[in-house]
Amino acid sequence: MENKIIEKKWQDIWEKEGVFHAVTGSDKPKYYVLVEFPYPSGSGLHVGHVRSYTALDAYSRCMRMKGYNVLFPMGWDAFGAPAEQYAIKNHIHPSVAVKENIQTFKSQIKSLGISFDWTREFATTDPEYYKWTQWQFLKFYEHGMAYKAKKDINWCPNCKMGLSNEDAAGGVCERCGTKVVQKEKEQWMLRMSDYSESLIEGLKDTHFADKIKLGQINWIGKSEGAEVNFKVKDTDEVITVYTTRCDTLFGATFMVLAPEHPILEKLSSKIKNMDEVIEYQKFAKEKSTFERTELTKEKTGVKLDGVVGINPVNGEDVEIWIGDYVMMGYGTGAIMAVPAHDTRDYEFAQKYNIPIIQVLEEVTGTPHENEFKKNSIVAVVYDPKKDKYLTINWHDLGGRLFIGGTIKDGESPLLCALREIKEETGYTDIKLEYITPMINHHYYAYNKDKYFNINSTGLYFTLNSENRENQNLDDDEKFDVEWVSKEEVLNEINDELHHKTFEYIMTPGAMIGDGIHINSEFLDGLNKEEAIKKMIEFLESKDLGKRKVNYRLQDWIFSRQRFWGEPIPLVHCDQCGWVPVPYDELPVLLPDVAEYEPTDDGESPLAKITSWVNTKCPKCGGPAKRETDTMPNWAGSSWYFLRYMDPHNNEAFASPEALKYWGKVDWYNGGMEHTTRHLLYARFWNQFLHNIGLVPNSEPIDIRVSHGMILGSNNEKMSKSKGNVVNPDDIVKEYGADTLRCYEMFIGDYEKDAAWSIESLRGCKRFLDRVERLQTKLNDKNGYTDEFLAHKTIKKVTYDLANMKYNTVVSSLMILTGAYEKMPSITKDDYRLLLILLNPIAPHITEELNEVNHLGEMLCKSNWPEYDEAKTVDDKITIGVQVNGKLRGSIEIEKDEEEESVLNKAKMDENVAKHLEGKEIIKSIVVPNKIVNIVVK
RNA sequence: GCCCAAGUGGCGGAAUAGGUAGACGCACAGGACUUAAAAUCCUGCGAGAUUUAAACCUCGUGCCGGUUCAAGUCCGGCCUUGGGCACCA
Repeated sequence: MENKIIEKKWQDIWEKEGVFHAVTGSDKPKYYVLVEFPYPSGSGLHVGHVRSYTALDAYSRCMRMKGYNVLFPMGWDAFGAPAEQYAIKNHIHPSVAVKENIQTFKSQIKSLGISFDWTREFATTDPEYYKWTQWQFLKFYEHGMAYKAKKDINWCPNCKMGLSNEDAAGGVCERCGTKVVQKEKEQWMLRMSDYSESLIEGLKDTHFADKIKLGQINWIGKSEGAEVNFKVKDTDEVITVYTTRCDTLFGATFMVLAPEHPILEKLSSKIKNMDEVIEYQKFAKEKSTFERTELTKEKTGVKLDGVVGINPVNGEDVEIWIGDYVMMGYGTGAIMAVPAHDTRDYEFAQKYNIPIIQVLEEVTGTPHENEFKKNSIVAVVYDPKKDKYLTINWHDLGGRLFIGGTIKDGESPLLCALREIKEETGYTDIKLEYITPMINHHYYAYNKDKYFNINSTGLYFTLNSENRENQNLDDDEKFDVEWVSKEEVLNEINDELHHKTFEYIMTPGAMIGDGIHINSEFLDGLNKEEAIKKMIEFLESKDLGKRKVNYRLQDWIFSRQRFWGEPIPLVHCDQCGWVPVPYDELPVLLPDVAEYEPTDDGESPLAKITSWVNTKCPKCGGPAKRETDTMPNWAGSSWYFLRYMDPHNNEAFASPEALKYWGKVDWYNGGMEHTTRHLLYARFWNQFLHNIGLVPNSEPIDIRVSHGMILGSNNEKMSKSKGNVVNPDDIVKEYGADTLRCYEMFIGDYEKDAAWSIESLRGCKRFLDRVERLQTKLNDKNGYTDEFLAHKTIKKVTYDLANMKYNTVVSSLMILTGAYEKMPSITKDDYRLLLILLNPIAPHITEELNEVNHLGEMLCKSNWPEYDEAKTVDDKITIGVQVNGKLRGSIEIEKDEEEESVLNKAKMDENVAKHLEGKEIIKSIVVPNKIVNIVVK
């Protein structure tokens, strides 16, 4: 069969008869299937597009046959930098290149036979479309959701463009890879952060995959904590910090402010080292956000000389520092630093010698009544020359331990440790390296028959020399002093306290975990959760702070200094300020010019076009200037799914009737790379439109799924430079669209990446050839030759198509084909069943075979086949028989055969009998229609 | 560092609710048809031991342990590889 001819033939028939047109208001149940619209790049359709389009096409075709009124639209996300770059280079209007690219894309998609409803096609760059994008922006503005603000923005010096945090992910410009710097600029912003909570809550009304929900939740970054007010000593100023660990407030020994914190200005007269502060501010500003976050190793900061904070819970002085590890954009731009219990604060305190106060102790051992309390030490001595640790082997009296001892009255842990080491081992020439946080340990002492609860401090020494004095031992102390390796320490020291102490020594730093509070007055003895609760109550009752929830999600920087985007429809008048362009004057069209370069100072290219910029104020009629910033690429794609519902409406972005009829997108497919940003923007946009009463649903999308990438045959991402790009046109030409579609469905798990393989593609070609050859085996009979096989396959294919298991749809149909091939002849119903089940995946060849063999109505207009559950299980079933869980044979049984009879058959199986011989049967398990397991002894 | 996902033959991958692991396809090998090739068809194909051969047996879903009559699937602890976030207080 000539692929090209039949593919064109059926594509024309479908188009002529309009079989894939969605009807707004139809009586049939509606179903809205959406696949992300592409950016029509110059390089044409990618085989990756083919994968997702085919998958959703198969699903849409199946749903139509099941009787749904399916909306399956396609359009073009055509604003964006590549078209603009092309325009700059060739001095032609971007819309020209865009039109050409759309033509290419469209004809490529059409050649695949995807059942899009092309009557609803549009591009985001159509003035009829972006009119409504502008209209909606004005709604944001009207409701106070859009504002202009001076922002330190991520600036790409190469593209000369402000970037959102999202666009500058990783500190480099997403588009060109140039390092992003900070630049202060007036930008239009959308108050997306106001929607943080509702964007989390709204997920409950969706059926997104868990990993997608999680991605969104993480991106929003909710954190629950408290704001605490620190007074600045001898002033009226207060510094508010945000913390999630207010339970550790008694351990706050200093504060750190972001370098750009506004209070520095107010305190400048008091700060004695203001020069140093200003210099540091400059230093911090020069670094991009990326560098600030990347250089995690070395913390920097400057102590404010002359100002001191007051810890609100104990009145103690706390030093105030500035440091660029604190970000102005999150929380209050100021933190309380608790070096004992925060890794970053710990590093900072270590570097600048700031006191560390432990307020939380890890607990080991089991508490008991009537415990005796004491303070003690565990000393670890390391000999770097031998790479060994000093231990005491108590043999039967307690195994191997480090040196331990009780701190005497008036003695410091260090003196105690030195004394104990000397007494028990005689070593004296040692150097203290590190003191661990205290551990709260419960234990029972056999020799004293007492329960103890001790505060134990770990001390870590290195041995300088073998110098050794005589040990000073009591009579009952019988042990050997032994040097052992790290491995022996880990294996042989079983005491929980000593083991934990060693762990602390191996990984020094802040104690992050839970435990009980110490040094914390009214929190002492409480664990983290209890203490946080109590501290917040305390702070709120004394008006020293309050409970506070923070989000990482920030407002959306909505301005781009580019030509090829929707103009922001506002006018600036010296008299009236910012004035919206009246709704009836929309769209504000992009002018037709030949220069598209942005200006060096970062203004949009539009700023140079004075004839366009200069206009009249809509309010007072005086001279005014248009806003020259344009919207980001994300704007048009934030609501396009609504436009498909009513794409040609000139009175509204979509009619209320259409919006109500189509409701949500039922099934939305896109790349994993869009599951946070695009999806979040679209949900935000829709929630806003819903809140102002313009769309019926708060959440726009019900199910969201994502597809894996198609990689090159070398398992790497396809790219021109790697020479592993496959052009779908070539495949369609050589093997046909059906083969390409079938192969991409068969390639593997739809959600996972998969590598291209031309051999596998040929395998699919062979499969379709086999299907075609079956027509020579047709007989005159009706009905299914093998009812069980037919019903089982219908069930499997129906289930798999609805669950994105396209690869097993194909394999089931391969099995069906194989079974037909083994039959002497097949009925018309047999053949038509195969064709209709295969139709969603290979629509052209199946329609053709259906027609030339006169099997019935056009497949895409037919009803999806039904199955009878009772007929999906064969009357005769082969099941396995296990003895002691090992497969020893298999038997054939009747469906739902009685347990006893099944068991008898099982025992009669020759090999099973052999394994039962001479053994006692303890238990027999018969799982109906599944398996038999006989347990013997 | 934190979060998420995944580890199954030579390869892509199957195994809907814990129940015969390796479906289906690719590659490979042998055979049929052919003057020949292509195409097509048939057979074999996880590893190992034994055997003339088959049957049969042992091992086997990243590693270690557990639950269970039964574990690729469930639980605990690791390892590796991808992906996301990253000084977020």
